[in-house]
Amino acid sequence: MATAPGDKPWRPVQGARASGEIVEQIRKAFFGGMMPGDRLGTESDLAEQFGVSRITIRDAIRSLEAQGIVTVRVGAGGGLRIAESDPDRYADALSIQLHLMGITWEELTEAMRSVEPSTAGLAARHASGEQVARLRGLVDDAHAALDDAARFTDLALDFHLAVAEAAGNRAIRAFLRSLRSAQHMKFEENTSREVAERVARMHGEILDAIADGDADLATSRMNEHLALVVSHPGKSDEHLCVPLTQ
Amino acid sequence: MATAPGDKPWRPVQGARASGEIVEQIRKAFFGGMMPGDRLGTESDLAEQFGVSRITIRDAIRSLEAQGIVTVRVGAGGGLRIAESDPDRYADALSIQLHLMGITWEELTEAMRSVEPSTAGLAARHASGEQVARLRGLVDDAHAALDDAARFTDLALDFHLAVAEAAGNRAIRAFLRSLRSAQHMKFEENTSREVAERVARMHGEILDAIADGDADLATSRMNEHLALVVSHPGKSDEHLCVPLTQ
DNA sequence: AATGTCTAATCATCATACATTAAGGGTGAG
DNA sequence: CTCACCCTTAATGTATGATGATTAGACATT
Repeated sequence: MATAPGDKPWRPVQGARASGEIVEQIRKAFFGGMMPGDRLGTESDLAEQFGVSRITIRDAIRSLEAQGIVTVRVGAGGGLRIAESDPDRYADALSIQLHLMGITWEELTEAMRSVEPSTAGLAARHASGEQVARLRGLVDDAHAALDDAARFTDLALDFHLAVAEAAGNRAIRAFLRSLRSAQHMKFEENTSREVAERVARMHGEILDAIADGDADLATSRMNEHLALVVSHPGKSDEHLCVPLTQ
Repeated sequence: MATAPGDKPWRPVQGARASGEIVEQIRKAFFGGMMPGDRLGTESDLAEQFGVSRITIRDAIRSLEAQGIVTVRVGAGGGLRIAESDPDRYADALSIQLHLMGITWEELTEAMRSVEPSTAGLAARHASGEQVARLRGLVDDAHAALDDAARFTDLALDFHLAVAEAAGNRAIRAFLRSLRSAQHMKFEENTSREVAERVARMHGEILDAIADGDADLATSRMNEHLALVVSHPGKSDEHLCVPLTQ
């Protein structure tokens, strides 16, 4: 990679931890082609192979586990395995960073307006009948929850996420999923019955376009919808993130 | 969140590890409002407060550290602190998940086509003079590297990332940054001198639109650019991800 | 065929000890 | 007075050994 602006000429030799070295080696092996389910041996095996104590290996394992690379199972036949993929873990990593950096309302809504319209277009092309049915269910439920702000907000955000799911693109879905924790609290506090009715109606129209397979219409309707939704500005310098419910 | 279809009535009782419990408690405190730099005490402090041994605390710490929530410093006055934000760590989390799920060429290019055009539009509105200068530098360098496929690819991808940076939205930037590792290998192998010339020219035109502050033009030019770029299909069922260079 | 039981493998946790690192203060030379 | 150096001290990093808890699989029982 070419040097980006602001990159330091060298990064501090911070690690020098044996466990960090082990993490790096296993990460390399992982990206070198290991796949979910592959076994990596037991704590003792690895301790012996790397020539360190079990404590050090455990440190490395906890780190790899938190990164979502390996899973650990106890008992006979247990040990380390390459993990199955878990999109929510990635979404979680983003909420942590969003909290640390203190994402603003403006950044959040810009991101939504950048991604979601074209996502609706993809959904119109790719959505399965089952996914359309799920969308319809969410819209119907939302109509029935117009007076319950918290529940309505949940359902409305679920609708947006379901659109991302219907788009059939896991990278996009993961990104939108990761914005969810930041969205929730801000949108709930702006939800009145009037707003809820309009949101529910627009969601229905977006759904119709998706069900018809009309990508352009779905895109433009989602675009209009977001233009209205984000016109209720939140406080821009406040931290918005809460932990994802697990 | 409302119950998604396919959710099991109850999820398997996993872990029940003491260290996991500690991780959860500290995560809650973190999202409850702790900010970078806040001290959390020492290993021994925490071991006493949670009523567990140092080993258990260390397991929890390694996990929190890998999640990017805390940093650890040794020596007098050391201990746990809430970490500074590090967007690259998040990008890294995504590349792990992309590798595990085996993202396809189609998903990758769809994601780019969904996000980057509007990102170029944001850049046209928000880019500082310094950021425009950086973009121009990258375009010039790319013109000088038309025959060096690897270097040209680096510079071209840096251009796209610099556009995201100029857009001034850290959420979008983090997302595009995280796609980078998947992009690199696929684009390099399709780069001929002919393709490189066209890419460099289009980058220059996108830059001009950004420099002029013409958001619509920047958006449409980026859109056209990507339409061409992704017309070189890679193998769709192959794993594309490699670890980010650190 | 389904259920209960034993056993070995393996991680989770604890206790203790020593090594290594870094911050801060004290000391002496210039 | 200032600077370089060393020493103390606080804290993590690593090692060793032991015990308890959990699991898979083989085997026995209903």
